[in-house]
Amino acid sequence: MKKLVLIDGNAIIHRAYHALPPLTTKKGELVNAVYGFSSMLLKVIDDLKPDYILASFDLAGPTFRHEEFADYKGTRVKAPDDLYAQIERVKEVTRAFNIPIYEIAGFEADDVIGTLARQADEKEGLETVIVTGDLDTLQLVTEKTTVYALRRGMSDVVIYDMAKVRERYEIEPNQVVDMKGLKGDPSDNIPGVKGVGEKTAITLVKKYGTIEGIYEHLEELKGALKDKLERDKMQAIMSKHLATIVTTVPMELNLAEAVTHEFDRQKIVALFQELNFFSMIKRIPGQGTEAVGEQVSAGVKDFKFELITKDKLAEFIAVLNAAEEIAIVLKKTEGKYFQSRLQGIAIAYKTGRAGYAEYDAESFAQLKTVLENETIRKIGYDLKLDWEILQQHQIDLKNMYWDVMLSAYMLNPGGKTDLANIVLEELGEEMAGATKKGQLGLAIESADEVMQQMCQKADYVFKLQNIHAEKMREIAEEQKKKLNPSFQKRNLETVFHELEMPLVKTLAEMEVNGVKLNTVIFAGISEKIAARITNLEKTIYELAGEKFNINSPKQVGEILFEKLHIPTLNVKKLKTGYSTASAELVKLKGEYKIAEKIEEYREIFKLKTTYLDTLPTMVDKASRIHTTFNQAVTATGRLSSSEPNLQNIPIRTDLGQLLRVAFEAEEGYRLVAADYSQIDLRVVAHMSEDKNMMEAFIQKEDIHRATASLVNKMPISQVSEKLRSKAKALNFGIIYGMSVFGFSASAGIDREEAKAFIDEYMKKFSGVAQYMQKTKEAAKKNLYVETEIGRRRNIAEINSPNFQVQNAAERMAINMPIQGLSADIVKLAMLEAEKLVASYAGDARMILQIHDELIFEVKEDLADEFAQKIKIAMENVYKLKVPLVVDVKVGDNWGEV
DNA sequence: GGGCGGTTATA
DNA sequence: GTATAACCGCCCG
Repeated sequence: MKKLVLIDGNAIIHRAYHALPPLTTKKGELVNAVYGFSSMLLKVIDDLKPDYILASFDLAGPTFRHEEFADYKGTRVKAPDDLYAQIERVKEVTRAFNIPIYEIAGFEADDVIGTLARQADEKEGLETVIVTGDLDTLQLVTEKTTVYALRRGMSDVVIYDMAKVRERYEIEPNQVVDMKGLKGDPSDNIPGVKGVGEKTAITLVKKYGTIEGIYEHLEELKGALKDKLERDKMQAIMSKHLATIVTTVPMELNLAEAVTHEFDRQKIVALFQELNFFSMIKRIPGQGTEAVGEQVSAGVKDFKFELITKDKLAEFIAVLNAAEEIAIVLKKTEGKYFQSRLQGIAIAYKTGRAGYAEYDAESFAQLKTVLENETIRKIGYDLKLDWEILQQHQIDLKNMYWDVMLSAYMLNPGGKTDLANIVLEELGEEMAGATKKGQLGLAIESADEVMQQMCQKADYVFKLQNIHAEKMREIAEEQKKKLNPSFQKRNLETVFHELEMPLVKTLAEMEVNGVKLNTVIFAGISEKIAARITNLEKTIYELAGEKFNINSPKQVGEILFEKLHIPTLNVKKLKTGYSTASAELVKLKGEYKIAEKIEEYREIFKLKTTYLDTLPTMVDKASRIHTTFNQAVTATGRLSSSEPNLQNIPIRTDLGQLLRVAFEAEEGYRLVAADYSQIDLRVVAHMSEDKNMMEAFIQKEDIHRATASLVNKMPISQVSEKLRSKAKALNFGIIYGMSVFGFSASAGIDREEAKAFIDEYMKKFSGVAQYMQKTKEAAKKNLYVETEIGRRRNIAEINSPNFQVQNAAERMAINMPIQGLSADIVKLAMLEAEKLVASYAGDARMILQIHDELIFEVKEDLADEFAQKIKIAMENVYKLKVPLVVDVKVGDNWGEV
């Protein structure tokens, strides 16, 4: 049977416009909908191989439905102009493919399609496929007519035939209009019966067949449902009428002109070039497909997304060995390196060329020569994880040249970095088989599908590297021009190549090293705490006069402020009621015993659930915990740690100190902790070149004390603890972008006093004030800020008309170059530390980074010597205008260091 | 089960 | 006022 494809142009355009990011050509023309449409068209031609193809579009102006129902589509906002502009482009593409366009005034594209589908079905006996993004067309499904529906943006396709409609809605296709007549359609402003949703509608239609059938048997129904149906009878009938696609539009299907033509390839290539759809050109069917873009050298086999079976392996490896760079993507099960199971590997060696090999010890033993080949550059996504997994299979992945997760991060730190998103943003393509979080692997994939998807991924990674490289190059060139070359030696590119990429292996080793936890100590503390929690619960219930859930802020608030009528004068108000956070409870502490009990309960409950009960479940056979250091998460350049987070192990309270004792050095080893003293403020002094602040550091004064002395105009010796603590809050305020509000809150003083302090601070540290001002101005002009070594953060909202949003952006702009340079320095230090550690050949290892602190595990007789060496190395890793000072400590556990 | 608000641990 | 991760309760589908 011959096949006809009917394209519902408008539905596709709308879906593409909303689903795809705003892709523009180099000239600035928005073409995302054109891209989506073109991509869909190529896919349909490839997938369905139609004998005939035609498209329909809406014409501007009212249709018969508007005449019959004034409010039809009344809730629609007019589509934006930049969508309208794309319709003509889409038609250009359609014409370039020699596809006839059917449209007629007074009817919608749906109606045209309905009419043509009926004609194709009844008169011509064709198999018809309707391509759309709009499920209204399901009513047209018959034995010979199916609907090819785009879902989830543009990525998914569902083909609806009779069986699929029945499966999805439990009704016949021709009953879809009855269902819609009942439930209505807000997007078209079709009212339906108020109070009847899809569920009820389906039940009714199943029972009575049609809307008319329901009203014939209305007496059989009762209660609210009957009332609703009675009340909205006219609406229901009209809604069905509106939802019904007309199949008798006065037009004739002309099959002769709809034959899938031999189109003019050059014309389409030219158009795609004009539209900048470069990656799509090779998807155009017809002769010459293979020749576009790349030259295939004679004699050597090419692998175009192929399964590399054992008999092909040697040849594949030969091809890889001839490549300068390859992109690798492992297929593996979910989880950390030691939980994950290796299933296969896809390797791309040039655009469009990749092979996939299933896991098998023998095959990987052969691939090992490629993966460990120092001269072949490896490109990948999240290479840290790949390195770890391969290492478990005795493969040492060498020359990790480019991680596209990290390049995406460098180009937009804090943005989305999962592969599917990068592919969408950079290539405008929806990645197939992107496993969403929590999604069950219900789709059973064939071996061929797995191979295709994996090769596709490797191909994407390969292409992304080129795109990112170009973008990074552009930024780096700009940085080189703008910055003072005598001082600035780095830029985005060098930070990527010389800092972030080398750090991948360093972090991987740290994760694999892990840190030893004494679970017996934890169990002991946990037990004691459990008893204390029970006691506190009892006391709190007594004080409250009833039992309630202390872990529910809502219930705590009700008890405190409603039942016990504690005055709420000073208490912060939240969306949901009064805050019961510790900062608020402290205010009530003296007067209300229950407040301090709840505070204590919260503290130890948190410690128990987050650390004491959780961490022991995560140890390996050697009683070591392996965190993940996330390298592409923070907006400032810091690392983060997760599963578990070992960067927030308690320290401030006594109980916190106790917890740290359980983090031990292995038998025969000691822990060495090296932390940068006041690194953020030293960076501020350096960046601002503020005279007073630099002087304080050069004179090795206590910086907070020195600050208090200057602001309060008194000698250092006269500074009280209280004044020092206020000065400390002030200094933190500088790092955080300072607001009167924030400072007053953290220092616990009123706004007026806070403002006076800040004013005096800005006078005394005028260099700092100037620096803050300059940073803000630069951010407003550039829409980004940078650290001194060229790490960049985009600050899009810095010119927001919303005052609060703008202020928040300003604070981020001030903070990032400070927090960011500190992070840069620590990362540089980690690379140095890695070298030092390597020279100890197993007698020393780096195990943790906590932002300004590095922790090592060193053979006991070497620990002191190591401590001295690491101190010197860290202090000299980056030259500031004030000294960098590192404090080192040696101990048997983390509580001691 | 997912998402969000509130809270709290760290630098 | 910066930057994070993780827990609990609670509401929603």
